[in-house]
Amino acid sequence: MAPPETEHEVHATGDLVMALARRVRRAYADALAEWHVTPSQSRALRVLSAQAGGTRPSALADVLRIAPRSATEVVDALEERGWVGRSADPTDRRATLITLTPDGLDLVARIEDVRRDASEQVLDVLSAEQRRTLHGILRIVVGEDQ
Amino acid sequence: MAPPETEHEVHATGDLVMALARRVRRAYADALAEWHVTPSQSRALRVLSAQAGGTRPSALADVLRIAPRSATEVVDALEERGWVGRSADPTDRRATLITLTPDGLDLVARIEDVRRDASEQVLDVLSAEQRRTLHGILRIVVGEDQ
DNA sequence: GGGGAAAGGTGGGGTAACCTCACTGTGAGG
DNA sequence: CCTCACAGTGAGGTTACCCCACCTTTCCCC
Repeated sequence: MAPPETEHEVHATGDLVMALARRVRRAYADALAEWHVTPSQSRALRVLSAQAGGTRPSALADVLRIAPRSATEVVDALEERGWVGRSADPTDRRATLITLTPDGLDLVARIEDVRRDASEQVLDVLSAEQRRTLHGILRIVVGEDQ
Repeated sequence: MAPPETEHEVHATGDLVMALARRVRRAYADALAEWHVTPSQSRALRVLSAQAGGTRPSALADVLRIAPRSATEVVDALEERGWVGRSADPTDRRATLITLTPDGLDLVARIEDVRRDASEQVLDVLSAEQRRTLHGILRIVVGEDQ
């Protein structure tokens, strides 16, 4: 069913995905650098804003797929900038809850704009239909987790 | 022409690209770890194998989009493993030419296999036609450079 | 209800892969 | 021949991770 060149095609597709991701990442990073937000910080902020009402460092680590110890560092940095705060979890005194400050919420909104612009800039060589197709196929590939 | 939700779609597409790339990268890295080759080293080896007959560190840096100083380090690591060698450029005594050793060539071949397998593993939820479509669209987006 | 075992967070210390800056040796144009 | 640019690299810094050890709190089981 698959033509003989399929293997070569698959290989190159992986490369293309990487190349595109590199480009998107570069566009994000350039835009975020204006606010002195590192990519790692912006990822954490997005996760925190997606979860209503306090996130534990371990949960953050889980979503970001980093070690809990690394989550501590990211939160430290965000706290130092005044974008998040730590408070005790009332239901478990071992745990800490991270919440976005008003400044943090503000920043998240601006970051979302930047991200949207960056994506658009990279993808705007495509027609609306091609974008929809790409989106659909990517959803299938990425689909299974969360 | 574009529906109102287009902006949201574009945004999410950027995320999907990143998610997919992360997955492909993870699959590569896991596979390469077996041979104790880091992703950065494998990228360099690929570039070196693509250029016939000796590559300058500065040219390598250019293709990898890293600083020349960083190329030195990558080459150091590859040389230490016996995968590449340095020789003087006969046409310019300032310059150095990096060439793959037989061991290096061997490794590159095995890495290519690993990469192909990793891509396939990630993309094999798609039908042959979907893969072709994805490949085509990605080529359009990535298209212009090199 | 007391005594581990396990879980939550973090200090200490380490690494990979980048970076900039400064330096040396070489080439090339006026 | 003199300056200026370029090739490569030593020194030292940064970012974003890691693991191990540690302390506190909670859970579970007998």
